[in-house]
Amino acid sequence: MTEAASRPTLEAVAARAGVSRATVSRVVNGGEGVREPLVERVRQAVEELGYVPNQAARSLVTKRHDAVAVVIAEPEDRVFADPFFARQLRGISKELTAHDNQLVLLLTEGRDDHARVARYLAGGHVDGALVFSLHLDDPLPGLIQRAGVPTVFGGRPGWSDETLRAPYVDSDNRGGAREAVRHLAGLGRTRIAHITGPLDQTSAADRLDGYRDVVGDADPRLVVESDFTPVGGERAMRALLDRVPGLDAVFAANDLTAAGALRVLRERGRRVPDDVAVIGFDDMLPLAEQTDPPLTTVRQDIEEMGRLMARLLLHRLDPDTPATPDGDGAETNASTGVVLPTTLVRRASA
Amino acid sequence: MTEAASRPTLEAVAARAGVSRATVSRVVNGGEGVREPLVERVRQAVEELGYVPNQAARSLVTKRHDAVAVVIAEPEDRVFADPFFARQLRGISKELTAHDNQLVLLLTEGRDDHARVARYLAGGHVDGALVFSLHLDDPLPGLIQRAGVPTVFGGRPGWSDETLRAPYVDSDNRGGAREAVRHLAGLGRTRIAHITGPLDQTSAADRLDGYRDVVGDADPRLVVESDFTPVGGERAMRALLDRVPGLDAVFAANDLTAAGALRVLRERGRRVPDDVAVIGFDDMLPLAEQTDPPLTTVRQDIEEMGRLMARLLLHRLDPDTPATPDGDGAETNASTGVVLPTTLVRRASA
DNA sequence: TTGAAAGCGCTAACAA
DNA sequence: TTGTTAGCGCTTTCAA
Repeated sequence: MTEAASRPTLEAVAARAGVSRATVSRVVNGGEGVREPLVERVRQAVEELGYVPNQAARSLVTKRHDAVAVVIAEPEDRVFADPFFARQLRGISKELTAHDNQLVLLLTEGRDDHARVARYLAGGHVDGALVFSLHLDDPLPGLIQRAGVPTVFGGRPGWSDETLRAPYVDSDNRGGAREAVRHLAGLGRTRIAHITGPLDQTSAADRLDGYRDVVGDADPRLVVESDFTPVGGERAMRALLDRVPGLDAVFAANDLTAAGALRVLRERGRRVPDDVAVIGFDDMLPLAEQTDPPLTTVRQDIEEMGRLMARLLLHRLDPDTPATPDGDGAETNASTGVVLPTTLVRRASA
Repeated sequence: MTEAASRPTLEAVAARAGVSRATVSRVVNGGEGVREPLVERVRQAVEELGYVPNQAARSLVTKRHDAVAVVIAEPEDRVFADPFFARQLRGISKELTAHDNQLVLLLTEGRDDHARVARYLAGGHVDGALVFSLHLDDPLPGLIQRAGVPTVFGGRPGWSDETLRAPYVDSDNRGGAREAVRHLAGLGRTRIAHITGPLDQTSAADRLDGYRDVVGDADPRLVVESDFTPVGGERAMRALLDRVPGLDAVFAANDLTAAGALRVLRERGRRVPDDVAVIGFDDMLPLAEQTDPPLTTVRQDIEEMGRLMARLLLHRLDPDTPATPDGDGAETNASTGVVLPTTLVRRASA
């Protein structure tokens, strides 16, 4: 129904080359310990027959799949409004491809899918998993750990449970936030507000911590919790302006939020950056370049995060694979987490 | 190295339930023709042992993988600047999941990867493929067809070669463009310009055709080829304004381009929509809502496209699966193409 | 260095 | 309705 003419087997290649199946197998898998003339003959036969190994048969005996699952939990609209995952996927894909691994994508829509994913992973279909989970209370990571599949997480996991210590890759959310707020302070701003993301996400919580690292225990009215959306940003900005009319800077937890804030500031007649300086986070393009004025923001190297996650996982699966690239500035501790540096991108808003 | 304690096999379950492997197999695969008490006993054993079938062993004999490859050719930055693929993937994933199929993601970076993808598909690792290819001259689709894997394309394939007739899913680019331009004409605009996309992509070519369907052979200076980017849109808009200062409407081939055009219009002191009405294509959010003024545009149901692609493919793989949903307005001809309707979303720019 | 042979865990005739 | 058995295509001891 699905496969037309059956493909040639090892047997066929062996017959054609006049050798045993074992010899063909050796050649196909690297040719160690086979004399040159034979290698050549086998290669030729493989070529002529267009032989491609049957992965199922191979997996059956090796118990290896050369496949890795990428689990993206709850891809709400918010998630897809931003090319974040696409970029990570690209990084992951590049690294996996370079090491001949396949990428099995598992998207979950709410809790119903969790059992399905857990079962799949427990089923030993893949050698490992790369997991993105956004919320603190997400049960999926726990399920996955229990499934016993080697896993690397994307983003610092939020659980407090020490037994669930797991390797992860994240950007330096706290450091990036710190740099942004310091920049604002360096501009002479003294009443710096912060619009947070949903604080049940570690990225949002870490950015808030970075903000606090710099401003200390500033006026609590300068911090408003929001939700990473433009509309949320507008609402938060209005609240801030009502509470602290004299504020002179805003650090928004992401660019979408910053865009909303910018609109409200314009609507209220504040000039940016003259009256109020604004900094976002993500360097989400094209948005960040196209706000009015163009947004100063904290850039994270999303693709590299993906690449690194894959690299870490492959290293766990096969220690011959190098765990990290040669000195790219990442703070590395492969058994727990790897934190990638961020950079402040200066445009016109601050 | 990757799997710790070996998982229970059919054999083990059979022993525990006191039946033969065949019986367990039957129960696991639906339980047809097995008497109730036995079914129950087997279920129990499966439960107690935590048995999960070994997919490799199963594939080896069934020649089925219950897996579908999704091939995304050349994901340039442009592609990831927009949540298009993420949305399609979600639609595909939902449909595949509903039919217990896995999604193997194959991203290609340039030509080097084509051979790799072709080999993978030819290798019979998956039952079918869903392929996105953007450019007319892309050799990948040809390679894939030759690999003999059942395939459904995303977007109307651009090749003229009739032998490569293949099923595809696309939005009604031409019809959507027609509706947009008609809307502009209905507003009383008489000098309607069009900023095209890269014309080696069928979506761009089709939108241009739709424009021509309405304006006929209007002043050729009103059409400028661009590249789907904001910067390209700016450049195109400047050229248009220089050539035809009196134009009173612009239909941009996508929202990114429209955003660029909007900026140039503002910079040149034209009021939108009073002096010049502008319509985009895609309804890319949040961009389309956040331009100034918010963009009137043509929306396509991206997620549904993905879902439909998967449905079509699954139907080819197993005719029991319904090919199309019950009357959702799609123009259906499953052996060639399915074209999904678009809708005009009115905001403030036209 | 090469080959023979024993499975990997499962499904699908076929027989009982 | 249930069990027996013969492979699916490959890797991997073990002997030669």
